[in-house]
Amino acid sequence: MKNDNFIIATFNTNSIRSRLHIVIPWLERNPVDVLCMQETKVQDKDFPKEAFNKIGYNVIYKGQKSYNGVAIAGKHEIKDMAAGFDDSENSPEDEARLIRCVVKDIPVVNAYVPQGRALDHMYFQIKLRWFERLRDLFDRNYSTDEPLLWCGDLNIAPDSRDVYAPDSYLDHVCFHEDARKALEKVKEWGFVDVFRKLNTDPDQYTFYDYRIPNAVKRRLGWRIDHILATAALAERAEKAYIDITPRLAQKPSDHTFLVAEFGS
DNA sequence: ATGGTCGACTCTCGA
Repeated sequence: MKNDNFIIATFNTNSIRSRLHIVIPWLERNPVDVLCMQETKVQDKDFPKEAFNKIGYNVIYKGQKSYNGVAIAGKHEIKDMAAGFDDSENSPEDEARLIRCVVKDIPVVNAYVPQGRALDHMYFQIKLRWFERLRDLFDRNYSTDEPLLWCGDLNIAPDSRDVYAPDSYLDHVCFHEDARKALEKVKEWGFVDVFRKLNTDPDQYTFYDYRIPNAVKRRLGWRIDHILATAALAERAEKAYIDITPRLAQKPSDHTFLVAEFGS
């Protein structure tokens, strides 16, 4: 299995229950090995797992009422599920933001990093701390020499190509220098930004604020969702792309899936 | 211009 092809995708659902009409048909058309989801906004007892099982996917999830929530769907057996951090600071909210497992012998870490709210807000410090704790988690549990995928809504645009108006967002919690440095320090552990390795053009975004009219058409977005891999795996990356599923008639919002494909 | 619109759930919060 180790040298098999592997396709992974990540999608911020903004409520899995209200996005089933998007996610399930997308998976049927795009039978990825693994789909990481964030902002499922549902308690575990109400997670719609049958909808995934019905189309041949296993799914693991950890959520809470109203906010946050993460899940991983996989076409194969899902092993070694764990939620939250393995540190003394771990909280129920952390568990609804971080879930990991192993699929086809490849460890997958799915994160919904706290957005941070404002530079002077306590939550921004929590966000910066989150990246330190992630690095510790990688140190303790994984090897830089082995395949590993770190995916999710990391709420950071890594550089000026990754936000539509960088100069006006220098003090934004998703683009401030301290935030970008926090992500960079985790990358230095041993990650390659798989999308950026294969696509150098600017204006390729994974998030469009639906409060901005026609944001997709006007290219007013952010690249804050990511798929990162250790070098051993990144070398096998053949293709990475952002699939924008346009809003359906009568249904709000556009939906962006970030996909990466690895060869043998 | 400092807005806008979603989604969950009590009505206001978070993004």
